[in-house]
Amino acid sequence: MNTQLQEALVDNSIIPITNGVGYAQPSLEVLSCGGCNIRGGCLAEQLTIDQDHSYQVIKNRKVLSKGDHVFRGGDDAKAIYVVSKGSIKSYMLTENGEEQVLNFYMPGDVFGLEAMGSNNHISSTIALEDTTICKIPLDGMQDRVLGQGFLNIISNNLLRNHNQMLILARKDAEGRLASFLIDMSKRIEKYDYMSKNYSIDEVKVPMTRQDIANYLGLAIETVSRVLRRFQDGGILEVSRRKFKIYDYNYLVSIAGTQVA
Amino acid sequence: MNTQLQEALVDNSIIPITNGVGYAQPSLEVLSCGGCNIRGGCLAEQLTIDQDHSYQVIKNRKVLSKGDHVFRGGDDAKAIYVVSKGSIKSYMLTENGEEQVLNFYMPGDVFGLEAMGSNNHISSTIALEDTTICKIPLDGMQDRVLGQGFLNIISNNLLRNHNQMLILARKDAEGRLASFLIDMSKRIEKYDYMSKNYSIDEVKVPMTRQDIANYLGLAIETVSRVLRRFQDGGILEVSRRKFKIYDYNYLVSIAGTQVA
DNA sequence: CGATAAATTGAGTTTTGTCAATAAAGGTGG
DNA sequence: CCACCTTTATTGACAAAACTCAATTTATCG
Repeated sequence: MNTQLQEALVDNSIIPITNGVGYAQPSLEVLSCGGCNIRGGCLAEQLTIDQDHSYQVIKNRKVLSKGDHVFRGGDDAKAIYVVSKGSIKSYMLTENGEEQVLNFYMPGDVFGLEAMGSNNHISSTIALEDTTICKIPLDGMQDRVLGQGFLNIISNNLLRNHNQMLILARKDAEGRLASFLIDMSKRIEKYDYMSKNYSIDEVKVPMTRQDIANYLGLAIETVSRVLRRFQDGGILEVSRRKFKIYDYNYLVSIAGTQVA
Repeated sequence: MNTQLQEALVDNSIIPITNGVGYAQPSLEVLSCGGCNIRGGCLAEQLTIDQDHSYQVIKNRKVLSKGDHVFRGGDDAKAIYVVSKGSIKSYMLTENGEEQVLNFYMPGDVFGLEAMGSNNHISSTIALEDTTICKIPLDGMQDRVLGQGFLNIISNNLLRNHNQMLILARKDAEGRLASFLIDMSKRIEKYDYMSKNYSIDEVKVPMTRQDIANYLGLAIETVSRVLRRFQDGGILEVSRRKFKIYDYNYLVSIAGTQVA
C-alpha cells in the first residue's frame, strides 16, 4: 500500500485525489479508506465523491475506547460516521434523564444521518468496546452529488427503523429477543466470522442485558427470563454475552420477517 | 399564473426550466408546484434542482380517492412522493398477512425514501381520504446534487422514526395516546387551520381507531379506554374522529419530549 | 482478593390484551 | 329522505404478559 495514503489515514483533513479512471467504476480499494477492509465494502465510499468527480480520501479516522462518546445530544452536528471496527450504541435521553437505546451500529454501518438537517445532535453515540470510526465532515455535503451508494445508506437506515418499529409494536418478548438474536447473528457473523473465529451459530454481543432490554422495550428481568426459557427449550445456550444458537429456524419462526 | 405551467402540472413528464435568478434564492412559487401552496413551503423543492442548476417543475401530480394505494409492497420503486393535500398511511405486512402501520403523512411530508436504495418497495402506502400527491421520479436521482433541503427531509424522516421508537419502547398507553394527539394537533393545525376552521385545540384526525391502535402498538380497546379516561378527567372531549383538547399541558406532561 | 457491576431468579402486582356483546355512525339503494 | 346494512367504536369481564421489588448469584475490574 502507498505510504503517502497510509499516512493520510491518521491525520485530520481531507485531500482531493483526481480520479483518472472515471467515477462510475472507481478503484476505491486503492484510493480511499485503504486500511479499513470492511467485508462487503464500505457503504460510505460514495460520500467521498466530490461534485467535480475527484475523490477524497477519508482521513478522519478515530480510535475510541469503551465508553467514549462520538457525540452527545446538543453537540454541533459536524459530520456523519462509519463504524470501521467495534460497535456503537446510539441513544437519546428522555425528559426524566432516562436513556432510550435507539440503535446499535456494527462495522460498515453509517450513523449520524439524522443530524444532517440541523445544527445539533439530538441523540448521543457511545462506543460499546474499543472501536474505530471514520468521520465524514458535513461541511460542503449539500453540494455533493447524491450517488446510489448514499441513497442505499439512507434506505438502509430507514428500513432498519421500520423493522424496529414493527418489532416494538407487534412482537412479544420472545419475538423481540428472537429478532434481536437473528439480527446480531447475521451482522456479527458477516463482519467478524473470519477474523474472530465465531461460527454462524456462535455470537458474542458487545452490549449489556440492560442495553438489550432497553433497545427492545423490555425490563431487564424479562430479557433474562426469556433467555432462560430459550435455553431450557434447547433453542440456544447462553453464557453472559456469548450465545450459541442451536435452533436458528425456531428463532426465525417466532421472530417473523426481517426487512432491513 | 402562467398557463403553460398550469398545464404542466397535469401531464406526466418533467421539463427543465432555466433559472435566471440563481439557485440560492429561487422564486419557487412561480417555477414549481405552483398550485400546491403548502404552508411553510414544500420540503421537496430542493429535489427538483438538477445538477446543472436548472429547475424542473414537478408535474407528476396525482389525485387519489380514499383507499387508493400509491404503491404496494413488491411494486417497483420508481419515485418518492410528497403529500400536497389529504393524508397517507404507510404500513407493512407481517408474515401472517397482518398489517403494521408505520407512519402517517400529512401535507408537506415526503414519503417513500426508504425505497431509494432498492428496486422494490417493502411497505405500502394508501390514501386515508381524498388526497393529492406529487411524484418525484427516482430516475436520475443519484446524479442530482444533495442540497440542504434534501438533507433536511432525510433527517426529519429519521428523527420521526426515533421518536416513534422511543414512544413504543418506553411509554404506556396513556403516554402513547398523548404523544399521538400532540403530534396530530401540531401537524393538522399547521396545515389546515386557516382553510378548514380548526382551532389549535380542535383536531379532526383522518384515521380510524384501528389505525391509531396499530400505529401505537396497542389494542383498539385500549385506545378507546384511554380516550374515555382522558375525557372523564376533563383533558379532552372526543367524538369519533374529532378531538377537542382542553388540557394540552397535561398531555405534554405525560407524553414527554417530542423530537421530530 | 475485594468491590462493584451485571445478570439471574422468585413472588406479587399492574397493565394491557382477548373475547364477547352492544351501540353508534356512515354509506347505499330504494 | 329514510331504512337497512356495514363499518367503526365503546364497554365489561376475565386472562395473560410483562413489570416492579427484592434477594441472590456470578462476572469483571482494579
